[in-house]
Amino acid sequence: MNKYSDDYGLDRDQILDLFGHYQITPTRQRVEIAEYMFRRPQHLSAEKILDGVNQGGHHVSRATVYNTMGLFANKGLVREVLIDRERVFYDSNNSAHHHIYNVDSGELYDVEGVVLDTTALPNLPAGTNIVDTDLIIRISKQKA
Amino acid sequence: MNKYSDDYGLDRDQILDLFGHYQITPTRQRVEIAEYMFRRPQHLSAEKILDGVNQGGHHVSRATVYNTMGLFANKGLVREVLIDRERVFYDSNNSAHHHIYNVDSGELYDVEGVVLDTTALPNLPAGTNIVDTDLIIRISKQKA
DNA sequence: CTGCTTGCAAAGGCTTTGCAGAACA
DNA sequence: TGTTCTGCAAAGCCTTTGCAAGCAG
Repeated sequence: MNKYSDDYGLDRDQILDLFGHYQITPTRQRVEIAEYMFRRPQHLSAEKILDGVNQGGHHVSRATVYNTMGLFANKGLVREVLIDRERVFYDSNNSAHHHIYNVDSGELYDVEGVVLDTTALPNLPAGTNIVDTDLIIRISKQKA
Repeated sequence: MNKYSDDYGLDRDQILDLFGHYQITPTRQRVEIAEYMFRRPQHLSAEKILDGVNQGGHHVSRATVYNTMGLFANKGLVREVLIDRERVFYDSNNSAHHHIYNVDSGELYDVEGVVLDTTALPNLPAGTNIVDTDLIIRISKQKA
C-alpha cells in the first residue's frame, strides 16, 4: 500500500523488487512514476502520468516520463495500447487481457479471462513468433 | 460486408457507384484517391497515397488526402488501422478480418476467415453495441 | 570516477486548420 | 449563385533529441 492508494498499490519495496526482476536501475523519478502507475490497473497517457506524479508533490519532467514509460514498455512492466490516434496509453495491467473501448466516451475497460485461440491462424513466416496480441472491441451507442 | 468489399481493381464507374452507395460527392481528387486505394486490398499511409496518386500523373494535395481518407473512413469505405504510433494506415479491405504485424519489418498482413467468438465477453454497458473489433497479432524474430 | 539519467528547450513528424480561389449543382 | 471542395502554408500536438548538469554504483 502506498501513499496514492487504498487497496491495490505497490509499496516502494515491491517496486524495487519489480525493478530488480526486470533489471531496471531505480531512480527517484522511476520509482515515483511506478508508484503512480501501479496504484491500480489503469490506462494512462504520458500527460496524465506527468500531471499525476507532479501533483503528488514531486517533480518529474516530461522527457523523463516519456523515457521511463518507453523503458517500462520495453522491459515488459507495462503495455502500450494504441487505440486512439491522439496519443499512446500505457496499461499497468500486464497480464494477458483484452480491451473494450467506448468510442463515445473514450473509456477503456479491461477484459480478463478471455483467451484467444490462435491455432486457427495461418502459418506465420518462418522464424517468427507471436510477441503480442491485441484485441480491441470498440463499442458505441450507435449501431455498427 | 457488402457487394463492393471483395471487388478490387475498380474502374471509374464502379467507384462512382461506390460513392453513390456511401453518399460521397464525387470529385476528381476523390475518384483518383479511390482508384489508387482500391486497386487491391492494401494498407497505406497518407504519405503513400499522396505519392502513389501523384506519380500516376495526377495532382492531389496532402490536405486533400487527409480530408478524403478521413471522409472515406467515416463513411465506411476504408478502415483506419492503428498499429504503429508513427502514422495511421488505411485499409482498403473492409470485410471482417484481422491483422498480423511484423514488428521487425513493418509489414502488415490480413487474416481472413477467422471469426472471433464474442459470446464469452462480459455484458456490454446498457445501450451500447460492438461497432468494430480489431485483432492485431504482432510477430517478430525475437521471442516474446 | 565513469556511465546512466534527468531536464530543459528545441526540433521532428504526422495531421489539422485557416482562408482564398476553384469546382460543382 | 450558394455551397462544397481543394490546396498552400502555417499552426498544432504528441513525442523525441541534443546537451549540460546531476546521480548511481
